[in-house]
Amino acid sequence: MTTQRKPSSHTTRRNEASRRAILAAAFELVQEVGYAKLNIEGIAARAGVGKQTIYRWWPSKGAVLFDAFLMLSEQPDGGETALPDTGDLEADLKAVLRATIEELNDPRYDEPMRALNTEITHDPALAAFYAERLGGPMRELKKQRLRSAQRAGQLAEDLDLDVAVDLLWGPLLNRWLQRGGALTPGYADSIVKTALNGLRPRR
Amino acid sequence: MTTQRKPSSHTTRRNEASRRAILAAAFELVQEVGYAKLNIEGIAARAGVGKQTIYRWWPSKGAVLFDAFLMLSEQPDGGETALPDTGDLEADLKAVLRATIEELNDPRYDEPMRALNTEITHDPALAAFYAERLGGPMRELKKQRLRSAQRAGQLAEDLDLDVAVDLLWGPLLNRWLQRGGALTPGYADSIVKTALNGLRPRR
DNA sequence: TCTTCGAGACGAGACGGATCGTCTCGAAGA
DNA sequence: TCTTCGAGACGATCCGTCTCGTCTCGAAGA
Repeated sequence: MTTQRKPSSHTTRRNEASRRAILAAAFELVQEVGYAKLNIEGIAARAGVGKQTIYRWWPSKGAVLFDAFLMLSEQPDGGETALPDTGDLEADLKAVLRATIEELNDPRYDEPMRALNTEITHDPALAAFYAERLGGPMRELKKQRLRSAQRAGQLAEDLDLDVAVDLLWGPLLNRWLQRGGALTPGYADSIVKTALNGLRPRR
Repeated sequence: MTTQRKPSSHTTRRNEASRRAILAAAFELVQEVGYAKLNIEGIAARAGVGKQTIYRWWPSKGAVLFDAFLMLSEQPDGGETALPDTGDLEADLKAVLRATIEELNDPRYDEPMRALNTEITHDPALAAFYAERLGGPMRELKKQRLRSAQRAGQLAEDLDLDVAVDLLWGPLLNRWLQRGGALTPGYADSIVKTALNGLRPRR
C-alpha cells in the first residue's frame, strides 16, 4: 500500500495520474468480474499501465483494493466528520444504521466491500492497517455520538462504548457478510430498538 | 457439493473411501497452507486421488470445503441437540458464547472457518445451502433456548428471537472476522450482559 | 540562464513457473 | 460390459520478475 514506500528517494517521482487510474480500475473491475477473478493484469490493462508499475508500489492485490477504498474515503464527502446528534438518540441511530444498510445494498459497493472484508479476514497485517486508517476513525465517530448520549443520561453510566458499538453494528455486518437475510430499514430499526432496551422485559 | 449430483446414474458407483479422503485432505490442507494457497491438485495428491475424481463430484474449491464441514457436523458430537438450560439464562448464554469463542480461537478451526465464511460471502448459492444445512439448524437451537426463557418471563414478550440471536452472536462473529480485537471470555460476558440489559440505564 | 546528463519511473510485453479445468489412458470392480 | 478410479498430459491463464526504450525531473556546469 502507499505507506510502504521506502523512506526517501521515491515519493516525488511517482506518477499521480497512474496511481489514480490503477485504483479506479481496480474498484471498477472488482464490481464487474467479482473478487475471485480480479487480477493484476486486468487492472493494468484497464488502467493503461504497465504491470510493473503496480508491482512497484503495491505488495498484493488486496493492498491495491485497500488503497482504492482509502482514496474514496479521503475524497469528496466520503469521510464525514460527525454523526447526526439531534438529541434523540434512537432516531439518530436508526438513521445512521439505515444509511449503512443502504450503502451495503448498493451494487456499486457490495462486491468491493466483500472483497475488502475477505482480505482483512485472511491478512492480519492488512487488518491492522485497516483498523488504523478506516475502521478506527469510523468507530471513534460512533463512540463520540454514544458518549454524548451517555453524558445526557440516555445510556448506562458504566456502559463500555466499544461493546455498544459492536452490539449495534455487529449484527448488521454479520447478517450482510453471511447473507443471513435481507438488510431492510425495518431490520435496522429493530436492532437499534432491541439493543437500546435490551432483551429482558422492562417494567 | 454432494447434493449437486446429477439426478440418477451416479450415486451408487461412488467410492466412499475416496470421498472421505478428499474431504479430510481439504480440511487438513486449509489449516496448513491457508485458504489462498489451497488448491485442488494439492488436495488430490494428499488424498491419493486423481484430480478428475474431485472435479467429477464437486463444482468448486468452496464446495469441497463446505462438504468437509458437513462431514464434521454430522459426525460424533459435532452436532449437539440442545443448548444448556439451567434456568439461569445469563449464565447459560455466557457459557455458550464462551464455547463459541473457544472454537473460533482454536487454530484447528480458525483458518477453515474463515475460508468457509469467505466462500459464503462471495457465493449466494453456497450461502443458501449453508443456511439450510448448518446455519439454520444451529440458529434454531439458539432460538429454542431463548424461547424457553421468553416463556419463563425472562425475555420481553414482543421480542423478535431472530434479532435476539443476531444481537448476541453478531458482535462476536463480526469482531472475529474483522479481527477487531481479541476474543476473550470477558468479552463474551460483556456482550451477554449488555444485550440482556440494553444500552439504556435501568432504574 | 541555458544546456547537459544521470536517476528513476513509466508503458509495454517476453519469460518461466504454477495452477487451472479438461481430456485420455488402462486397471479395477460391480 | 459399463462406470469409476488413479494417474498424468495438455492448453490456457495468471503469477511475479525482468528487460527493453522513452519520459520527466532536478542537479551540475557553462
